[in-house]
Amino acid sequence: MQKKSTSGRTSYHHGDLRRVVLDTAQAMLAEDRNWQFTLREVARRAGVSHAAPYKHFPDKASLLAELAMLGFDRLREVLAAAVATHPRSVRKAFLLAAIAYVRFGVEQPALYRLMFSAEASRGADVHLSERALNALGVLLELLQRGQQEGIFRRRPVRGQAAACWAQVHGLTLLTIDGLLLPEKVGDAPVDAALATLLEGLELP
Amino acid sequence: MQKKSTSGRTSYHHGDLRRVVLDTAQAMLAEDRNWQFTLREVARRAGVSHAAPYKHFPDKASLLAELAMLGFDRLREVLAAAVATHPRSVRKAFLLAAIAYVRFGVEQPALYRLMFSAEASRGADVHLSERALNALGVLLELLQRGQQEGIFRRRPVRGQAAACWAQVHGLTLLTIDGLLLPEKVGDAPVDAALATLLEGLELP
DNA sequence: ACCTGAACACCGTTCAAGT
DNA sequence: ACCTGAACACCGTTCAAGT
Repeated sequence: MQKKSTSGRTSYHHGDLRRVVLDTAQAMLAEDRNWQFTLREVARRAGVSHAAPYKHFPDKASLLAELAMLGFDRLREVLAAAVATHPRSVRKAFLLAAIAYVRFGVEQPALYRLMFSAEASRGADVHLSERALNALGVLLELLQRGQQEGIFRRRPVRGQAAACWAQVHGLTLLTIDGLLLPEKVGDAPVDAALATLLEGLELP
Repeated sequence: MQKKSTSGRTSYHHGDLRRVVLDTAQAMLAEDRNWQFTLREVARRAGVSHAAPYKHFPDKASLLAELAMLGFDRLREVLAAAVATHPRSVRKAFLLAAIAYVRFGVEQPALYRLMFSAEASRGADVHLSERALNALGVLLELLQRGQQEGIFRRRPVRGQAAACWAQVHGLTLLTIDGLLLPEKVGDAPVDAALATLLEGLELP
């Protein structure tokens, strides 16, 4: 996709190392379901010395924070796309967004874990939780629409949003950790849990 | 509470190092909200060489797994105690158990995170998720009772249990990470989220 | 039987020195 | 202006050697 380190003829100032580091890290996060983030390993794969990244990121935590922000941006896109497929029905849009959320995390566990890691928050300026909230804005709008259309209970939206976020966040992590076994029968726990969530939101 | 390392006259075989290591680790987890678990630091504080713990635990992951199991046992006790305070009302018992769950995690974030850490699961024999499920048995019984008493919807209990676990798990972690801001007004998001959960369980 | 000390391979981080 | 190499303090893990 971009300059290969092995063919790094052009200049030993290696184009735009900052971007290369980010791309490399993202690739490694995507490839290995549970890889322990290592600055040196990223540098190695990017084909630079282990000290080079420090010219572009003050420390490891800052890099993690940046990756987390990019992750939240992608999550927002995923949610928005899911909602866009059902512009008519708030109910369907909501359910699809919730499923898309869980799938996002389950498909990229290493990234999802990183997004909520203590180290990433430590490295972040205030903007990290802002991005997280931004990603969840999609769900918030859906809740508001649902209330206006009279299909969701009229409750403070912030509380409902907390319930939704906690539910999908919890489902994502429990699934990643393999703690939500389908057990005997084949009723996916995620679907069942989301159904319960919806029943808590919808008017009887 | 037990033998101090500094006064370790008695025998340089230091009593029961296995227990001392576990106690020391638990104390450190309880004291520092977000401390990065370090075998060497535990050994240091326990007053033994950094190699000594290896005589009692095959590796770091095993120690983490053991601590996680103890954590789940304590969680089960906390939940059971909460339920016991309201033997009459399933609804109240359920709500109090949920609150107790979140409080458990919020009061000991380092321990709670550890209980669900990838490293702890890696170090565990199969029994770890079993203990986790065991802790949740308390909630499961409540759901069954609620269904029998006709106050909860009749749905597959496993699905409802998944919804409950995901909700409290998510709330706990989001609270720990400081992502559930009370914002302006003083309506605690946790209470609101739990109310929504209950409405999803209860019959209209 | 139980613990220590040195050793190894790995990290994150820094800094003089290279181009 | 951007990168490298050696260096430092830290880890997890192992193993011969001590009591």
